[in-house]
Amino acid sequence: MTTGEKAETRGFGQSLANKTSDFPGWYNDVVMRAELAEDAPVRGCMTVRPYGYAVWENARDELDRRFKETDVVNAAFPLLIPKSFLLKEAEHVEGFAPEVAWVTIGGDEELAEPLAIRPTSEAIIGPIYARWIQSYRDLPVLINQWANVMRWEKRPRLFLRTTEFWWQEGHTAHATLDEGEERTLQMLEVYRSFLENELAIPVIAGLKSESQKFPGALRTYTVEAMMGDGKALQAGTSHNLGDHFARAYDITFLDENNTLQYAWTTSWGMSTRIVGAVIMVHGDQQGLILPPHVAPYQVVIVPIWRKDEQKAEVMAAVNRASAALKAAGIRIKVDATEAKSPGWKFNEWELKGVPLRIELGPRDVENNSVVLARRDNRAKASVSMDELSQRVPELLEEIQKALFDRALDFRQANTLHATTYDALKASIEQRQFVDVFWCGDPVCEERIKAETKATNRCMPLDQPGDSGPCVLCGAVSDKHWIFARAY
RNA sequence: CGGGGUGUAGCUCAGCCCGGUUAGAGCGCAGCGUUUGGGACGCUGAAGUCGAGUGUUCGAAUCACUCCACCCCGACCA
Repeated sequence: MTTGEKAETRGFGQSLANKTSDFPGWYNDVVMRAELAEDAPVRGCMTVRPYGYAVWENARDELDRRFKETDVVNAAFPLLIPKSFLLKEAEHVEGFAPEVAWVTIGGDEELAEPLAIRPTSEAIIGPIYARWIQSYRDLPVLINQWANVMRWEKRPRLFLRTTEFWWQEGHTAHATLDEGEERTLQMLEVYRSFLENELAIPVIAGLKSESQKFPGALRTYTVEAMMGDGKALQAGTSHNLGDHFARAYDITFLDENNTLQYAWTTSWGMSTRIVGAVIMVHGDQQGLILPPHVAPYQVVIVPIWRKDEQKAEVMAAVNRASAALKAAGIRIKVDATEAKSPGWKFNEWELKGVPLRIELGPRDVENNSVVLARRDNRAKASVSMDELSQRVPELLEEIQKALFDRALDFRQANTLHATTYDALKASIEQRQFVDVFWCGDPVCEERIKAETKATNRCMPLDQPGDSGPCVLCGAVSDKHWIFARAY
């Protein structure tokens, strides 16, 4: 795409943006209505209610499976980190100090040393690894933790930036820098594959600039996604920590030559933020659209009848359909309550994003069939009861793929290569991703941010290999970078 | 921490500018009846210390002052 025009924004991002010019407003509204979030302030601890958490749980199981395929094991580390531990890595403490919550009283006595509620666990895992690792034979250490962490952000946003959030954080230690780099990229690829295949969210894998990297890291890699309004969201990060944390926490080992060396560490994390990403990438004016792979319910069955004598035969058919689909491994919900009309249920389950709905009434019983209604394109089709357990899994995969393709088309239609600063500014105003040559000078980066509110998202790993003048200062660069407004 | 805004029924809000009987609507909730293939309808009913305090006044949801809470926008950030 080479013009400054913005392709049509999909879904409720656009319609409500027109009303309020305020993306988070509609986002909150939809989330609330879908009962994904607590009515209480996001500051509170219960930031994820059962339905939203169920999406996270399905995602978590799949991610955990992928971690284990790369020989990572799970462990659990302390919630509270002594202040002195946190102070050991200068950049790290500087980066996190403003957002740490502190425990200063235990029982009814003031603590001699304040304890930080972990904002991330490098500072507690470092000292522990220092004790565990003595020899090159102890390496690599490949550990992941599923945990909640707390960051006292100045401005919380539902799912995207809650004070308390759930995530996984992997922490590895290696004998060489190269091995650490390899692991860092390996986990980035796990994230990319997971996001694209399970959440149907296309991402750009890339390297963060110096100003955007994790505090204390040597290098930070990221997977960046485009939301339904064109803004960017960092969906996961993988950090090569070099030997910075090993030096800060004395993580040393004796190598084959009996020489004392610092270990090389990495860390990588993905959080409940991805639930927000799913909502904002796929949602439309009817509410959520959940990718079948992580939807808490993949199929909802709505029985329909008028007279009592119809009820028995309809419910018998519903039970047969339900049993067949359960046997096929489908996550299914039968909404047989009589308090609400079928029309009400249609709307309700669409709001909650169930990918596929089965309508089953007297007409269908007569034809030995059911009506399948897709959430993504709202198409309805009648399918024979006999083909149901074969057709539904196929259809779910079709929906999964359609969601990914739609999101990818949208991102590509809203990504512009800009060769002039004016073109960059215009495109940012249109809420697009802008691909530019950037010289690498933080001064240029900072000026772009100050003047356009766009941040440097990443240098995509996939580079065309050409070169050109820096979009701002004109110095020749052979690196493409993505700039965009971001959450 | 700066800038804006809002607090009235379970929810969303009207009423306030210009003070005046028992403070309203829609949704939701309860009961009865008719309904049910895209958020059904009728009738009846329950439900509010008008965010808190102080003041002005014969009289305050309405005016003044103080406080509290929440929301939005910025800076910071997964």
